[in-house]
Amino acid sequence: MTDFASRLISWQKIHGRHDLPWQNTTDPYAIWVSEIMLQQTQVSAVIGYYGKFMARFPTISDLANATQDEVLQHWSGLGYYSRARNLHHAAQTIVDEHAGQFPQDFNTIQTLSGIGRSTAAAIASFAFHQVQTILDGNVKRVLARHFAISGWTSAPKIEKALWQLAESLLPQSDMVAYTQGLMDLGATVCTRSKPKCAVCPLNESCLARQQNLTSVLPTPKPKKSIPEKNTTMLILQQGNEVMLVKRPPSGIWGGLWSFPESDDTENQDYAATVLKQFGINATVDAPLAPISHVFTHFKLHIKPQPLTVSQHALQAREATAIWLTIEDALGAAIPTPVRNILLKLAHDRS
DNA sequence: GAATCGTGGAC
DNA sequence: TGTCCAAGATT
Repeated sequence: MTDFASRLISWQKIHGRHDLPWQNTTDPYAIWVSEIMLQQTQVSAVIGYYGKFMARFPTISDLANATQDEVLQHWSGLGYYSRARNLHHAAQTIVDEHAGQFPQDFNTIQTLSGIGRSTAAAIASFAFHQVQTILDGNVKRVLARHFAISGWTSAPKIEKALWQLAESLLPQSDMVAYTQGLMDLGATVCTRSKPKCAVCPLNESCLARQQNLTSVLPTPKPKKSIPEKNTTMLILQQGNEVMLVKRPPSGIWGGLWSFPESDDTENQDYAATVLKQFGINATVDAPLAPISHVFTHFKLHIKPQPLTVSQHALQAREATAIWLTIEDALGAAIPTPVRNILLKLAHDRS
């Protein structure tokens, strides 16, 4: 076994994390769900979602038989909603093509939607004790520092080298502690800023530490300015109910329920827009305070525009539109800015 | 290869 | 405040 692996394994068993909700199980489904939720997402953000998701969808079959809408309800606020859609779809694939049993073959695991090489390796090592390496943000940072590799770690050329390096370090046993050790070291010791090198089990052989490069490695991602977009969200209200429309199945907030939107132009007659688009007569109320919502690749300026429906319109013309009480809307599959607007409406009413 | 896809923690 | 980026995958 490499010195790298043996030191990491010994360290993990004593100083690593052992009590996260998705640990201490070999159920591939429980591990799979956690790995998907944790993609590009910190542990602290996942904790509040994982237990509820597993309570509602305790088995692959339960997930496969659920509606996409209910799966998205349990993902609402967590972001990257294609993860939930892919998870749901993959559960149906497992039922249809793998007799409901999570596949053990490493290549077969990767054919499931939403599971790439790193996630497949995490599942294979945790659930089946297979010798496969993960390569997530934690591991990239640890390797870039320990072996003093410069260049953005997600650049294809660098990433390919990191995969080979990660493979060369694998032990032939103790894969659970090793894989968890890679994650734990990156998350708790070899952190992005102010790494705790004094307590690192790999500090003696770390090239970045020897060369005083820990603050400049890994090389940051090339900066790029993001565009800004504007939209007006039309908040149709009738009594205690609001109207939501289902967003297209792909793209931002795909498959989620949101307010209908209007181009954000000057002096827009929103009542006319609503009448034309939905066949509903409404009067324009005072606008709410604008919201700025920052995504990874653009910034969205939202103007929430309430309207009061002036005649019975519970039956919206659009098939994808529904009317819900604010309370029920808060329980629906909605994106975060919509949730925040609904919370403000509820607060203003009380 | 570059874009797309969310949200919140940390500083 | 803005900036970086996290148990990445897909197109």
